[in-house]
Amino acid sequence: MNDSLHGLHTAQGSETTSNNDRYASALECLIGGSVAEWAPGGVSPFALLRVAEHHPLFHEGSPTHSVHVVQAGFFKIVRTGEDGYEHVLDFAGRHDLLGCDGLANGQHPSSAVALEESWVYALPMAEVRRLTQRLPGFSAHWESAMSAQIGRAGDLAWLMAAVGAEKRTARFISLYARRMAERGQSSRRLLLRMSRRDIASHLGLAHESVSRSFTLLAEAGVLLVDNREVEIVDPDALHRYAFSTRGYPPAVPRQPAAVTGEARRPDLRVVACA
Amino acid sequence: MNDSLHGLHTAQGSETTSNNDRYASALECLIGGSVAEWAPGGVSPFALLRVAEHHPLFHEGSPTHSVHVVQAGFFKIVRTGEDGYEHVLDFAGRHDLLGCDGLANGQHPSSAVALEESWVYALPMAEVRRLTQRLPGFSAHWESAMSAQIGRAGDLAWLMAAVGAEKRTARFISLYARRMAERGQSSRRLLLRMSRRDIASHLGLAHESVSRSFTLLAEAGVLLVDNREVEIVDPDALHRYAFSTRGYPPAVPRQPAAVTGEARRPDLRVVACA
DNA sequence: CGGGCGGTTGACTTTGGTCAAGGTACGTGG
DNA sequence: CCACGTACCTTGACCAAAGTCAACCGCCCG
Repeated sequence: MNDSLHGLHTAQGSETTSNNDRYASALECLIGGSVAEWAPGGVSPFALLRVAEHHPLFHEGSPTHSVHVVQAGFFKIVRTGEDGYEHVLDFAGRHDLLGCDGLANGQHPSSAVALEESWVYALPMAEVRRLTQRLPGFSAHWESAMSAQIGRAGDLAWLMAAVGAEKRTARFISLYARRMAERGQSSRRLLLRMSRRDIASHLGLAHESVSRSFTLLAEAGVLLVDNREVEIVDPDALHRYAFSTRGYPPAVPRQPAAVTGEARRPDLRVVACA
Repeated sequence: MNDSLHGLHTAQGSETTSNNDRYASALECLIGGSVAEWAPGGVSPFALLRVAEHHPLFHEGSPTHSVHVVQAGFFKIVRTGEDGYEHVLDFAGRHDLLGCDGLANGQHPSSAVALEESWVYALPMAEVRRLTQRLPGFSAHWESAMSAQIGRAGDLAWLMAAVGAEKRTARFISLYARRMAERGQSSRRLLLRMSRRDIASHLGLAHESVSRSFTLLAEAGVLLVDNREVEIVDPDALHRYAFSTRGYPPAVPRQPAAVTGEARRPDLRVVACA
């Protein structure tokens, strides 16, 4: 069973630089152009930082000076409750934005901890604002990035909405695979960079339940699981696991004349222009 | 038990306009200035729309032209799974932003349904961008608003992270009260605008469980519950319910020399400037 | 070689989802 | 004005799912 997983790590490593790399760095990917084009003298004001494994990039409660974009490595986003229980809100890898929350009130509501040696660009908000003024296309890029962060909330909700432990786990794997694909990595052979405990916290389960779910999905022929190496052998079955939920009434008491899009609708009436 | 709740509705109604209303409209609150000051001739390009009870402001999958800000009324944000199961992601009231997700890929990943007759301002993104260029202080306001939306994700995660049904319910009430307070309404006497079913969907529980939780919290002397009218009689107890989670090891294998803030740290090293 | 951590598995217990029934409030139509 | 239907909420009984406790294994690192 494990034979087919040999060399997974190195295979992924080589894939990392293959796709989605029209721009050399995560920074350029975010900006939407090469550094040479826009930066004065080809030197950007954005520093590249190294974060050692298991170390925080920033802490809950610390003041927000900058937003960060991951160049390489992997993080977990964690929020610690008053009682010391820590909940994993999200994971972030290459090209993901860190610390966008906390822009509102000036301090981070969550911590970012490196799960492996990582490199990130620090984007001081003052610089970001300057960029917004100077680079015409940047605003849209930036909005899009922020909006994508909001979309992550939906992903989390979707994860937690699943009823069974196996379904949640299936959704997690499914989502993880999708994100890997977005980064140009294999979406069939995955290397989970986080512990079962972290996954469990993220999914709102006991870590034993996560473990059981993995073995269950493996026995069902959906996955091959060898510790943190996972191969999706039956994507359709995984999809079926992930998307099934117990039945609910069609719910929306949608009026017969309900209209899609933004066509003219009687239930939505312009009253005034402030 | 119900005597103390008489007249709750009207009491809240009068409170609505008391606080947090330095600006006449939600629009001005978002902009951070009065319409007269910045709009040409005091006429803004933002339309005020009326949405009838139980009707959608926008539908899942519909294209995103605008973002909306709630002037009055109440919405639920809903995402419908492939299988037709609908999950309530969030609720939104006065001054809240709607439809910020979907900026990334140009279509709404969720629907917004009015729980009562509501009024919202429609902000076409093109106008928002123009505003960003023109009004100097607006960028920061806008970022802040977007960031706050991201923060909501954390709130949701926090809700779902609770283990017991009563705890989740307690967190929901606690959060609801906080948001009411932010709008200048009473944070002790609440009028829930959504059905038990909606709450249950939001919390990932069966609606029976929500019902049981309410009666349990009422029996414990924490709440007074009369259908959708809720009074928090013992805020401390509610807080205790809301913030307790089963014990977890302190978790963070925080290195002895871990530092708060952004002081100089050996584990975080500047490598280069792209 | 040994200790600790991460992962897996088993046995037991509690939680909460499901099914079912009953109650109340509201709106509609006779 | 009253009868009826419906939607929403509550409560009870039952059972499956998952949390807890505990033991065991393999691996890495000292």
